[in-house]
Amino acid sequence: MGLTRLASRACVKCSSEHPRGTRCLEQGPGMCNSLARKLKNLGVGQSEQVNEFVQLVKRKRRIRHGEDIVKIGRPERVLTVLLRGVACRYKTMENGRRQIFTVQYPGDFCDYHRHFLPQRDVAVAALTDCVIGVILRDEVEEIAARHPQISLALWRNTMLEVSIFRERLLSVVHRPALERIASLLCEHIVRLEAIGIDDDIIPLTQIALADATGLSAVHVNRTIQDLREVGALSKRSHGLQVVSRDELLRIAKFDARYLDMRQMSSD
Amino acid sequence: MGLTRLASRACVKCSSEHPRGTRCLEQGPGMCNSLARKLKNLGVGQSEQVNEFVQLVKRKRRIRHGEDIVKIGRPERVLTVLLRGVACRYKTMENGRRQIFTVQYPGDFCDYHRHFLPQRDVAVAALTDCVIGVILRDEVEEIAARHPQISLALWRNTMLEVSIFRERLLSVVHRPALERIASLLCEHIVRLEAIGIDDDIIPLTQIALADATGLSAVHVNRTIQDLREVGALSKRSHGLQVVSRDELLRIAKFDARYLDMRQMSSD
DNA sequence: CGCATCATTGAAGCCCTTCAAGACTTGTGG
DNA sequence: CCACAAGTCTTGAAGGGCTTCAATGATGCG
Repeated sequence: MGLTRLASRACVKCSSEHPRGTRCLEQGPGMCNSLARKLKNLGVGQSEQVNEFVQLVKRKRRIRHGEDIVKIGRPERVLTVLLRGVACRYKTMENGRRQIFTVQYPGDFCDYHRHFLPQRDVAVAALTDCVIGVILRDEVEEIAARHPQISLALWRNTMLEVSIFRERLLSVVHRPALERIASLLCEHIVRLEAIGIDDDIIPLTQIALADATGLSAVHVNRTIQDLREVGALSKRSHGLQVVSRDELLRIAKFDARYLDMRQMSSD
Repeated sequence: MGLTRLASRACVKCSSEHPRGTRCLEQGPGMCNSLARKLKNLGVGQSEQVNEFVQLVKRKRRIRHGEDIVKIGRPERVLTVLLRGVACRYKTMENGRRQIFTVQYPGDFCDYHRHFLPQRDVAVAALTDCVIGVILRDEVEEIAARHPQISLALWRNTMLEVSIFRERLLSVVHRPALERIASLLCEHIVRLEAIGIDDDIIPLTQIALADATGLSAVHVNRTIQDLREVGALSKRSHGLQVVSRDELLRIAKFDARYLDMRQMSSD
């Protein structure tokens, strides 16, 4: 998954920091695979349109674990795409607590939520070392105007987000901690699979899990231990390793339909 | 506000039920004012486009308080607009509890959430007697394809929804009951004002408020009494009457920016 | 005037939070 | 390579906000 942190240092060629032994960002072809897959999932059928969109990614940047990809404040006129790593959209409350709204994986748009709305209090942070691609917003608008399918795909993406939010709201209000955490883990298993990552490690810390589920870190810890006890997660500390996917699905009463884009506009 | 329930009976002319003394639906011109205003708020600048959209509303229907406007199950190929009354998008859980996702006022789209996504478990109910307008989905798609501004407006509408959901999530997770209920009341005051309803009555029952905030009806009741105690709401039972709007805003620490569409795409 | 819905009140209890302290892991610098 | 620092995980105990249950009062509509 490439989620482990590696020593980084400034590269002579591309003048940006990246892990030793990896190529410069500029030279990395295929880095936008995840973006292409995302667009296809959103219903952009023609490869030419997908490619045209991918070509818009001209600038790439590495972000170190823990740093902000998108800061609060005045929005820039760019659209940021996560190409590698894990990030989260979050807001820090007055009392210092953090709410994670969504966790983002390669292919996800980081800051399109600010495309029209004045939500300047929401930031995006890198949960692991990340690589992002930057697209000028004007170019997005231009290509969307030319290709209705791309415009539609962006709308679909927003709808999917509504869907995920709705599920999160249900979870927070109606489900007790065990079911709630199991639900979130299930969502992540499915989403990781959807982008071709078939690992049994969920790349989240217990603290991130707490901020995402609205539980305290202490209670998340105790609940994780319950999930280990029943054999859903591995007993090893530090890290979330799924042992029994079925057990998790059962506990969460998980129904993945709210994530399913294939059924879109097929009624 | 016309939210009070009136005696209704089948009308000879239009063969649909509607309150005594009101005109037949077919004859009501101006009934789509709220829809027109909504479209303008969403950024459709040209009146011709607004009118063209409004013309698509050919069929109208009255829904009695308590009945479903949109039922769960197979979606129909229509887009429903609320023209009069108050409705809510909701889901009934396995345990019988109800979660209200959004409350809808005149001008709001009822079921566009099913436009692409397979969310067949979410229904829309009339919280008061309502009048809805029905538009064929094909015609929506057709007009959206012709006018990018309308397509954009629909996308904006979805974004606004994300914004409201995000705020609701924050509320449910981080705010105690008093602040949470005050927040919701503030949101509704602002939204009602935005569509020209400048009343001090919030058209929700305590039970609806409970389902929308994720609190028990009992606790909502006790909290409402606290709000009456501090002079934010009137002391009369049955009904929510705002006495001190400022006090409510203060308690809720309310910041209406998340509802503000005027700032959209103005950065 | 009676029924249905909504509002109110009291009591018991639980899920989760907060506080606080210690154990473990990871990465960094000497 | 080791030691220290920082972050994460773990554990215990005390307490509080909210839920549930259950019963009664109020309101409005037919």
